[in-house]
Amino acid sequence: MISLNPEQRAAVEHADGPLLVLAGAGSGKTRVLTARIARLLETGVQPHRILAVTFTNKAAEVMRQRIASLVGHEPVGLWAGTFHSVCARLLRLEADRTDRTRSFTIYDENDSQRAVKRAMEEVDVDPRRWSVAVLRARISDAKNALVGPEGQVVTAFDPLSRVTGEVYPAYERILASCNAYAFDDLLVRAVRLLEGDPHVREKYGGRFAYILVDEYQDTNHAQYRLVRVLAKVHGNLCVVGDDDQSIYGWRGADIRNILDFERDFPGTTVVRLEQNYRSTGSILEVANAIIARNRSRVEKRLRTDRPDGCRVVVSALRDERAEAAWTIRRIESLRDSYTLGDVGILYRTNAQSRAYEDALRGARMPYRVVGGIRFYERREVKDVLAYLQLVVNPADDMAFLRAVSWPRRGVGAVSLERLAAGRSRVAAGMGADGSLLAAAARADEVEGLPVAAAKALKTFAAGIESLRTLLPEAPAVDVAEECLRAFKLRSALEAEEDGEDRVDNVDELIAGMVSFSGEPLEEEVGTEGGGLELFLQHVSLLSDVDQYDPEEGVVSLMTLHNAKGMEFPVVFVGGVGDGLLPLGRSAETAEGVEEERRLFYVGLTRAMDRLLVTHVARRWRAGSSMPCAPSSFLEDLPEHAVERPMFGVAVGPPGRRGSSSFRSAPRATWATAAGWTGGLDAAVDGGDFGWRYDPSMGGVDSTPVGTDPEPVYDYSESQEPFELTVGGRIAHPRFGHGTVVALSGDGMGTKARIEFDESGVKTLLVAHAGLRPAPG
DNA sequence: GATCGGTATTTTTTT
DNA sequence: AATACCGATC
Repeated sequence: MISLNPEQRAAVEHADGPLLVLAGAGSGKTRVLTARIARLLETGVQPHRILAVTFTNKAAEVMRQRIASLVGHEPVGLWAGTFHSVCARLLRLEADRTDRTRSFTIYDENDSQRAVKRAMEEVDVDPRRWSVAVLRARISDAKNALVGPEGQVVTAFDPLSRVTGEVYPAYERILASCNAYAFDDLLVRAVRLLEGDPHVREKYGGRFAYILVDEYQDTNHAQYRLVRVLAKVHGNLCVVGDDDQSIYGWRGADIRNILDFERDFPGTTVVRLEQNYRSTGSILEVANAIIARNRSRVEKRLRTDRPDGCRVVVSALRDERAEAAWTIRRIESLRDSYTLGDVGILYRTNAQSRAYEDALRGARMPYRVVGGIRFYERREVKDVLAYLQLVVNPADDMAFLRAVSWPRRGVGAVSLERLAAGRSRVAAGMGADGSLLAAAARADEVEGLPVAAAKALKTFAAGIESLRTLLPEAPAVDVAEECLRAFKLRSALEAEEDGEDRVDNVDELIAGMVSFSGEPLEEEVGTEGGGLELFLQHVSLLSDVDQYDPEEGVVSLMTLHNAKGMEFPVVFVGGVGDGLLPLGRSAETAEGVEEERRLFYVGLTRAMDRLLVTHVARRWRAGSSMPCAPSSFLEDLPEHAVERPMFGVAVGPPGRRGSSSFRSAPRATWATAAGWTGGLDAAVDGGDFGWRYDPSMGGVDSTPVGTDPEPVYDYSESQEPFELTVGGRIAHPRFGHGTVVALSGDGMGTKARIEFDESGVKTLLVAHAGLRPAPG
């Protein structure tokens, strides 16, 4: 059994009735959740009577594993996943009671936006006057608040709302006709199903005797309603969260969900976990000081038994390149005590990763960026997925348009326009559905279509149709491989720029398919389509964090948002400057600033031993360099827990008041520093803003990083516990055994050319290929 | 119908 | 700086 402190034990052993666990950062809440589920199982609760909602799929997976090791067997039948994946499963299982089939497609933001655009065309809303992105976001907000299309028009006072009210219903029609759900729809439709259909409500409400929700402070209204309706029957709802870590207000998360929990669920037992097991005293002191400045919060103070440890380092650098270079030198100096996998670099916006990446690459230090462009959003991956989606869900027009347009087959925008215009007629004549694919199959009946285009469309449709015949029998991988073959997709990719990389990515997609086993859930055994539809729905809901492997042994880079729930012995928080943290737009309202402060707090509390915060004097944004004052958040640092290293010495222009130094700046200096920005601006106009770095003081100069050949890290060693050498024998999850014939590139870009015993020669990205030493 | 090149627009964070 | 979208040309 896990060892627990009294509060944790109380949460774990709490019997029935609502339970609110207010769990501060690093207070062992995952431990509590896991232990609680394990205990429920040990007391004889059947796994399928439990629903655990986590914030990421990864967290669900980890939880499942830990439970398995605690109770000694797989918790078969336990539902564990994100709100979105749980809802998707519900909608799949109960598809008969919805207007979609179980093979529905899940549209990502991109697909949704394209659907919104089509909706706008339908109802004649000028896309030049109204931003598609804004309208999509508006509708998304409405959905997360459970406001349907009809709810918009009624409250339409301002023009934007009125336009939204026009577009929303058309958008809904398009989604329905494509047999697709947007992300938000998964929540909306699941709630509607549970609240509106007594049969479904009783089935699942009755089934889930115990419901546990992690990160409850980040639930939105739809999620709250989902939890409420499900927990109604048994009332055994356990939520875990921390109002200080609520960072998703911008996507509808309502902090009141957690603040009002006791009122919403009478008879709630409250457990507070304020003992932090993660961070040193200094780190916690700094984090506490920062978050204490928020006005709207439940008063609490995390404590730790750990010694104070090193002071928190706060450093001012010239620009983001210097910041990145400084960060790398710090990592190097910490290498005696820590491995690269111990290091996390956190920042506010994805764009900030770039400077770090350049520097890391230059230093040959292996790293991994979590977030940014997701793997499944890469163009070539999406293209291949579009084919598969179309095979599984022939009504999916977005997939059709994407697949039919790549590779080029002589069907352009005009022909597709004609096809769309002619489809209802074709459909009416045939009794077929109104999908573009169905129309394409009868393209010769569409008026005004060039003969060549019609022929190409028919061939395409026939190709998809023949893949469909494989569905009931063939495993997902076989369908995919046959698809690649039938449409010659691999060679189409090879012909493109970066073709090799793209092929590698597609190979990785296939490999992922092989290792995907679906969830061991009895309801879904015997699923048609060889699991392809499950796989597609699964990857639609995967985030980059889900792919993150903490064992990889490389430096991790991610946004503060993505860092939620993680911890690192060494944490760098970069770009802590005005306009970035708090971020410009968010800083316009008091609530916005408070959320940004919570975000900063989340970042600070990820650190176990060492915390280093940096900010820069100038930052590139939208193509030009802008002065950047230290973040106002830095004014609240308790100086005795902080160390300001002696470099990044600012030397203002002669005669200016801004000749202050950051060197061991006492608190008062920060006021000066803020005022000094004015001096900086003035100096910039003069063409020289007067920063000087003295390398002898350990300072960072602006020499391009990477010209220095030392030090070199062996990427293969740090990533995997074996060495990749030319001539070595390896095993690949999909291609089987093979011999390495060449290695090229470095860092994340390391590629291995491998001659496989059965599948021939392939070039793979080592970082993604999942290679292992061949047994024996 | 496809390709090229220009211009406009964009940067918040993500399931 | 980078991308997306649009229009003109082949």
